[in-house]
Amino acid sequence: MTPKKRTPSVADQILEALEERGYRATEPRRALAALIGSQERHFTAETLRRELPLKHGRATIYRTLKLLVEAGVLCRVLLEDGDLHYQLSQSGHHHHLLCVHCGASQDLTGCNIEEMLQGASSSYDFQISSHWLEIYGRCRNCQQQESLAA
Amino acid sequence: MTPKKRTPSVADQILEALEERGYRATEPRRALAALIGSQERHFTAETLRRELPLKHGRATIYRTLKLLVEAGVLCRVLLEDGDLHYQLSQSGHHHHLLCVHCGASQDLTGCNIEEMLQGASSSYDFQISSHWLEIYGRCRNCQQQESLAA
DNA sequence: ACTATATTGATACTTAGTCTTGATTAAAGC
DNA sequence: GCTTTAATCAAGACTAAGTATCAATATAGT
Repeated sequence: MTPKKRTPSVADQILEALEERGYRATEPRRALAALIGSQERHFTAETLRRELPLKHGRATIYRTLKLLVEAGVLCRVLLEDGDLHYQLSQSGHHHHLLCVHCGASQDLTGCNIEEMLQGASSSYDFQISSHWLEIYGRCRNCQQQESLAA
Repeated sequence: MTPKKRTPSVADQILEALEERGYRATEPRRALAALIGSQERHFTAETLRRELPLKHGRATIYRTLKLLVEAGVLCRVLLEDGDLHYQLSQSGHHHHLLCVHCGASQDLTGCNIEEMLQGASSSYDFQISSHWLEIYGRCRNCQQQESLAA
């Protein structure tokens, strides 16, 4: 039933990314990779810890998450209330359209924000090196549900 | 020596903003307002607490900061390392050009980011309600100093 | 299977912030 | 100026998120 070799699971991809960088594939990391692969939405470190079947040390989870962010596998997502979440990161630099109602996250790629910012800030002689942008609002589904309920 | 009535001090403006909203001008709030007025850069709640001449309760400081953010007197600043700071907020909606070297913060106003975002996200049927943007880089002074040092 | 070393987990600690409660205090009227 | 009383405060217990230390263990490569 499970495909033989194609489309490696997300968990496998995560472990591969770590091994490429010289990190070992340990049991806690395998467990975490599997759990991350099963997440539907962005999640917190503590959520993972609670959902982990075997109890691993808190530090292990935070350490692994940090590695995965550095490896580009995960990206951080700042919620409107200031909560820091994580989610899988496919592309390189991108931003998130975060639905404040259902929590869904949609990547926003290919926007020319960097150029625009550079133009706007050049008058201050400011040399941009990076930026952080989160966008909050309503996704299509939640808009529809609300117009129906009204 | 001190001017009679013009240019009310920042501290006074802060207290006024609170009173306009029906809050009392208490001793802890006066102390906090004075301290905020004397800050050169963005600051954290804990910094204020340490610098406060008389020791006030921690909760008082957090409560007051929250009030001031709601009143629009202060705005939150997210540093590149994830640290949350506060600083005086003159205008309404704006963004910060944060120097990662010296910590200076320059407001970036009048950028048409909202429009641009709306255009970019409309293809996802996403209805934007708010956004959070911080911009990191080097201010003019730090650029100059570095080119001299090189 | 052996061994050097990366990694872990337990625990203590830190930082940031909230909650509760009884005690104070500022503002407004007398 | 004094009194009232609702707003506010201080203290300390508590929570949550994350880090540091370090002895014990698991892993990868031989």
